[in-house]
Amino acid sequence: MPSARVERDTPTFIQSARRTQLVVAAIDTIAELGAERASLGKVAERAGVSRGVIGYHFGSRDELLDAVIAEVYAVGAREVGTGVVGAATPRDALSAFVSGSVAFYTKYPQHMQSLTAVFASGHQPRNDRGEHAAELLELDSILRRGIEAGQFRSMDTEIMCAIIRSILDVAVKKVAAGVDSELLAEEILHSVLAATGKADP
Amino acid sequence: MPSARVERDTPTFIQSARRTQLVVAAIDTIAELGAERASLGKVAERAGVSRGVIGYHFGSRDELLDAVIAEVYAVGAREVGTGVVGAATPRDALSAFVSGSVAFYTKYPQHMQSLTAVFASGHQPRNDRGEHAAELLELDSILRRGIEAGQFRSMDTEIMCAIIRSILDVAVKKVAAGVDSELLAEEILHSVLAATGKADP
Amino acid sequence: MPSARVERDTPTFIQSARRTQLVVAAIDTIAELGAERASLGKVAERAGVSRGVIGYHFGSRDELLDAVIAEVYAVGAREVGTGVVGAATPRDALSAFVSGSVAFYTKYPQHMQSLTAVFASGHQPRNDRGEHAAELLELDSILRRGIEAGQFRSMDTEIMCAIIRSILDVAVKKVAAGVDSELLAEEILHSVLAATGKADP
Amino acid sequence: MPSARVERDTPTFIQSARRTQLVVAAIDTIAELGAERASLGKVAERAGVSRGVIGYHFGSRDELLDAVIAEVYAVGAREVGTGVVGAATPRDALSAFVSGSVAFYTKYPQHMQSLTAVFASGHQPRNDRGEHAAELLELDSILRRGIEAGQFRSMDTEIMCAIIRSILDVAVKKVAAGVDSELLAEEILHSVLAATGKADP
DNA sequence: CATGAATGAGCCTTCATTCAT
DNA sequence: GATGAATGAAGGCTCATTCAT
Repeated sequence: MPSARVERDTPTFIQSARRTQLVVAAIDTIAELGAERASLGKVAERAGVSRGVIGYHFGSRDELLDAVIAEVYAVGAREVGTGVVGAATPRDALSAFVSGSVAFYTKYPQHMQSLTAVFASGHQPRNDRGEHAAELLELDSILRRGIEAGQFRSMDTEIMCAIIRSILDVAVKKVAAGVDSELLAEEILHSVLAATGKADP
Repeated sequence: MPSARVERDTPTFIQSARRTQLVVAAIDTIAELGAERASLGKVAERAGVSRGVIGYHFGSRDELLDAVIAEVYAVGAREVGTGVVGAATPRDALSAFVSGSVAFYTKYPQHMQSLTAVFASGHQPRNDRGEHAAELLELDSILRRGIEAGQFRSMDTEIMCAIIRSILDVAVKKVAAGVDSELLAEEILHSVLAATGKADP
Repeated sequence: MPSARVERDTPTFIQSARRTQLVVAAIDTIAELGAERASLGKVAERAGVSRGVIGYHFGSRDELLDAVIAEVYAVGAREVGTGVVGAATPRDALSAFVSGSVAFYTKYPQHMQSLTAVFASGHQPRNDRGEHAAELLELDSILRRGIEAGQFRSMDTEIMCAIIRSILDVAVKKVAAGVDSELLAEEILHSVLAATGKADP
Repeated sequence: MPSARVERDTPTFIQSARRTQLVVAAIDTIAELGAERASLGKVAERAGVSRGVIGYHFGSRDELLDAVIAEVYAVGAREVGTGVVGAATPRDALSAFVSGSVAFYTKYPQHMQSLTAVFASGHQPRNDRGEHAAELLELDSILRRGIEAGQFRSMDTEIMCAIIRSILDVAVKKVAAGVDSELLAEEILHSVLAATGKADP
């Protein structure tokens, strides 16, 4: 037995709690210092635990980063998803997606910042249970339905997905920089709707 | 500083050549591995020289990164600038800026990728001779003139600058991913013009 | 600091043991090679541990040197102090100081050699809890009291402190060179007493 | 031919000039920064020449240090020697030696400082043409003659030589620290004469 | 004679990882 | 479950030395 990474079917409550605590500490540290500068030592220090704990609960640094990604996607999906699901039309869904995203960044300023930093650092998630793809597909699906419904112009949805995501990245940075959230949401929503809309000048 | 970076008034030809060679190697390495993973050793290896050479021509890693930044800005300004300067109206200038940028990314796929990576890594340029600010101001100036001229809608130009930059970042990534350049330019130009244009329902 | 130096209130026994072991190894290495040539690698090698250990127990090289200084002062104060405190007159105190110092160098040949080397290397102690100053003041105080009591001649005590310290440095070197300790103590004590005494030829 | 260290019987004038210039630059640099921190690059910079020159005129760093030692001994012998030679009695000779030494340190503040630093750094002179020994022997000879003549007390001359040298080291440091030269000479001379003189209670 | 260029070794530091308790 | 201890690799930097020109 090479010692003991935890990998049970039913994680103990304390395990779960520790993991969450560590993931949150990791998110905060990464948001503050960037992914590469967020050493395990600093994360442990912020969590107020010893360095070994991370090795115990997560087998390696990469797994911790995977957990960070999963956590951000989970919270993001919860925060953004509800509005999207309840939308009547694709356009409303897109609006909900954008507004919800900005609201998410405002409510959890470190989460998306941290996620961006992790991906920017070149980390390749291993446990990828398709969250990223899933979310992208959702946005893609909204666009496709909107085009079909005649609410959006004809476009390359893959590129447009990337554009929308990129525009939302602006919100991540600006929220962190303290820019007013409402103004931000307004400008970004306008831009996204304009970019996808059929309007012709 | 003894073995310190060269700082003559008229740099020798060989100096300039080596520096350029090293900067190019750095750009390629950073574009491929990211700024943090691009160690001086890897850069030197790619350039086919020993590790010490970098320390000789550039005093430190930071100065190498500064040189990378300067190089990218220099090439970028050359590639993008001409079209912008010759534009008749703010709208044309914006079009030229966007199209020129995408063309620049296509012609030098690693340059902007590398620049983005350097900034994402948290590097703070020291020799900042204001290139970055200058370029941002240029975009900001285009927007302001366009608004004044009634070609663009009223907007927060600071946020819109960030949005446009962010949209262009999509081009950087997609070009690297091999997406067709023309299609890319088209979608991005459309998005930018729509985002800045006067709404027309 | 993640893997940083330990800084608990109650250092574990093993910590204290390792630290002591490393400090001793450092003292020996410095005494043998000089402060600058005593790299952390060589110290670790002499201690029979890996290089990283020093980084673990001491945050940096400077802190290791500080610990060396503290150790030498601690041992020195213990060895020399008792005799000085029990002295009846300033002259006796000075004698005790000199004799005790030589005895100290004889008993711990590397300690003072190492300390001298550290200071000669230009190291500036950070944790300086005033030991150095304290010790100098003590010598200065002995001289002042002796002058006042009429046992010593009138003199510039600051310069004389330096002279006495410098004469004692001879003992450090000669002890290391294997000169007979008694003879050494005798000559040095004579010199110091003569230099401070009122006797006129 | 492995290229070219100069080693002629009759050195060119320009060679000699360059060598002196470099040695002086080395002395100043070492006095200011210490022997280990005085890299060849810094010495060359202070001399206003390129780095390669040192390698050309001196084969290696060690030879440069040897030249520094030789230069200091040469100047020192010139400055101190005359007074000593002309002294009538051993006591006068010792006085002249001490006073001359302090004067030497005052006139050339960096020379002896540099020499001390070189030896403290652990440098072992290779070209030792016996200057050091010669000078020590001279002091030793003065002491022996003085004892024989009944001017000095009976003593271990080897140890006393070291003590006197060590006392003079105080002058080197204090002169560099800006202490008044006259006061210094007075205290030091008194100490040396007292240490060597016949006790007179 | 002199220079700039290049090299490679060595140093200090940081860090992810492993392990015994 | 959790901790402190230890390791070894890698990175950036300095520097003495060598060499072609």
